[in-house]
Amino acid sequence: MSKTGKRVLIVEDTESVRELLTKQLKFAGFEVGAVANGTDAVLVAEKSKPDIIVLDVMLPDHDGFTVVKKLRSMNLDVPVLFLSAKDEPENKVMGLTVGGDDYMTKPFSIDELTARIHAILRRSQKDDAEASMLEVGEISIDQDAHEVFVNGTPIDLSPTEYKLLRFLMNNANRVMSKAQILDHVWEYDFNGEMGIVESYVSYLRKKIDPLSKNELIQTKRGVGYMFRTFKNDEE
Amino acid sequence: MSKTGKRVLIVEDTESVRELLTKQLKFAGFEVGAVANGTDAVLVAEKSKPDIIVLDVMLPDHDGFTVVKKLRSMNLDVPVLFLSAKDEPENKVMGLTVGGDDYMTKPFSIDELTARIHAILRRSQKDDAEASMLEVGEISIDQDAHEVFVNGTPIDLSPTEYKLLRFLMNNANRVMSKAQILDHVWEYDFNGEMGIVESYVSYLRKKIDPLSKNELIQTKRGVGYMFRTFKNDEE
DNA sequence: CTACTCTGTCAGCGAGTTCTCAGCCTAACC
DNA sequence: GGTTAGGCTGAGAACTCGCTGACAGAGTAG
Repeated sequence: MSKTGKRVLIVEDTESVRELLTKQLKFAGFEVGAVANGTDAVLVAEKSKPDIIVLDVMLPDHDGFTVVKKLRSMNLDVPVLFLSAKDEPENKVMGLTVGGDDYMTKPFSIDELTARIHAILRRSQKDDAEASMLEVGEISIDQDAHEVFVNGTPIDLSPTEYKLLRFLMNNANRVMSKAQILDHVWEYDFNGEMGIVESYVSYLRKKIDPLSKNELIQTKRGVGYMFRTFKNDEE
Repeated sequence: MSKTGKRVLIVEDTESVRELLTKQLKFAGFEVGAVANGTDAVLVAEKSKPDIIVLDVMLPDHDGFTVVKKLRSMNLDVPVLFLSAKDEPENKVMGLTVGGDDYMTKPFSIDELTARIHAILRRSQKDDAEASMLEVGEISIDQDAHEVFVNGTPIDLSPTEYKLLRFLMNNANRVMSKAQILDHVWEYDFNGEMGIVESYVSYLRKKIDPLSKNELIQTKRGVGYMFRTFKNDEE
């Protein structure tokens, strides 16, 4: 994940979620501001002119509609990534994602959030050199099309398999513990066993290995998993 | 082990463990502060602004979650290394290793703790002069990938073999007694015989010697073992 | 409603790892 | 050269960890 230095404004009233996002996005290389309500959101956005806003649609004072309308009326056409709880009525959200906007339901995985932000920035800032292709060794991922190729052959992945593979590729040649994988790839309120990581690695390998020359996902016993690149990788 | 002068705050209620960590980390070149509960942790962290916090997730007053939340809400985004007992439910720990954070289960080895702290500092401080490569003589260790090379040829080590070799290399050209090795490389509650060090040195030599020109791990009879570098070492 | 996909749990297997021990080897000191 | 304490190593028992197939439940499409 590249250090873009782009500025993100987080608008989220739940403290724990707000802080989770702040920490993660700072670590991912963004300059991060965070506020807890719609009024502050408009004020801060006006002053700091962020490159993107991550906006909870259910806020104590205004809802997402109101905040966005205010912003637009002030001639700020910053792209917005809306967050909404799964049980909120969908019509709250309908019609919001105009232009470069996007939305996702809570709870989500942190890695997914980062990926979406990058995708939005990629689309809204054409000058920007950031590629939508993630290519590591024998595997390439078209992040716009959500398609995965092993040595040019497309393979079919479930959503979780896709996120896991993307995470490992983004951290290629670095061992990731099961705890780290769980924290980044699974939804932040996931409450299950780490064994699920093993299961999904197994699923992934079953789809990848028949098409690859090397064992791309390596197990480091007692430590974690690693996506490995090899010296003589050409495609 | 380089003397970075970085500041570590230890938060751990068990006195014996707290003192062990304090002593070892001071010796490893850190400036160390130590407190026994979450309330003090927040107070001290605010004042002393440590570079990293080592935090037991099970504390008498608050749990790790609460402490971290308090810290974040005070705009301290210091990285955290969480400690948890092996028998604690795993979901206590889930969602913690965001950003540059990490966690490890008790009991652990001191050397492993130090290595993790260095790894976290390496990643979260981008100005970062510290390399993830540990190279001594004919052997190099890629600490991110957990991979070991003897004159460029990769060798496969078990976790304990890896920790032992890293410890000896970090203390190259200095004799380490079996007692010292046990104290640093094995988990702090290890209760067995020193003979195990001999066994593991034997395992290591069997894997290393066929690929090296010199006898890298030397026995100092009656004293201990030493990882030796030689004048005409190149690479 | 049915069929299908996807997620998450689990149990059993097998391989890798840890640790101990006994017998052998060797360095060092006489 | 003999003695001895310390070190080396192969064998093996006990254990741990990761892999995988089976399956149940949720969700979704037809």
